[in-house]
Amino acid sequence: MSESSAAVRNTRQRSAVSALLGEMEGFHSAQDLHAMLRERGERVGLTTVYRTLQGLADAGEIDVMRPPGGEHLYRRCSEGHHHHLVCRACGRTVEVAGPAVESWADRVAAKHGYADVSHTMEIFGTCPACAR
Amino acid sequence: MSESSAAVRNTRQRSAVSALLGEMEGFHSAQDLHAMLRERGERVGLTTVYRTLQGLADAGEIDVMRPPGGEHLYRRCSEGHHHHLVCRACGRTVEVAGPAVESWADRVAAKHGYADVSHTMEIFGTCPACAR
DNA sequence: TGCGTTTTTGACAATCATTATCGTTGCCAC
DNA sequence: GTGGCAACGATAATGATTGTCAAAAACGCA
Repeated sequence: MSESSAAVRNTRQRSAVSALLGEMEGFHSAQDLHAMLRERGERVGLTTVYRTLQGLADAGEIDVMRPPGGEHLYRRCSEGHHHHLVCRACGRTVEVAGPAVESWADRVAAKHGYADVSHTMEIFGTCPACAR
Repeated sequence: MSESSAAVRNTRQRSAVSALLGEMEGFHSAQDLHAMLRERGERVGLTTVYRTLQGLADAGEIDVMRPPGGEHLYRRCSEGHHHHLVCRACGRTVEVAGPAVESWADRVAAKHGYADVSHTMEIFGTCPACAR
């Protein structure tokens, strides 16, 4: 019951998933990542990929996006809290920071007495390349 | 093949779903609504409930929320664009308007050349009643 | 009002991402 | 080296959502 044990073991699979995410650009689904790992010759179970991604997401090391009508997408993100501007057509993603939005959300929540506030935001549009 | 026909027919089922949404508070899943209709004695197929909800959502008459790890929730909302502040514990929902957020999203998207912009935002927290 | 056309309906099956299960494996501490 | 315990992974289960297609209902028009 000691709270000092990290209880996160350093396994080959976890490293593989983490490393793959480090090299990838953009968002990918769990099944995507699993397929890529197999192509590389890394033998990792699909279940483990899901578990690892959840763990990384909980730890805040990766970001999860739920596009309308699709599966969960995971991505290694830059530090800190930010949001995404995603192209509807090609999926190209831009990270955007909005301090004003953060504080607005906190303020609104506080006004209604809500505590322990978090929020999600996605902006969708058509990127310049796809608009043509 | 005339493209001029509005092609939206006024059926008993559509009215039933719409009326039910008009009386409900808060968000409900498609399956929820389907069950309520059955209890009322309205005979409406689950497929039709899904289709009707999608149609209403497309028309902007109702709002869709995708809570993390759950099913789609539908709700008749007040006019205009707004967002939701949802209690993690009890689901109590407050509608919040954030003109500043709207314009921020549009501005950010425009800066990156994205067109035809839309966005989604949900704020999660613990409401006063549940915080105690 | 009656008729034909076209949409809508609805029961059921299919899909498919995600989660649970549970015996086995391998990491880590001692 | 060894034991305990968390992680793994193949498979099955879950469950919401979507597709299918014949039958029924609604609308427009004469």
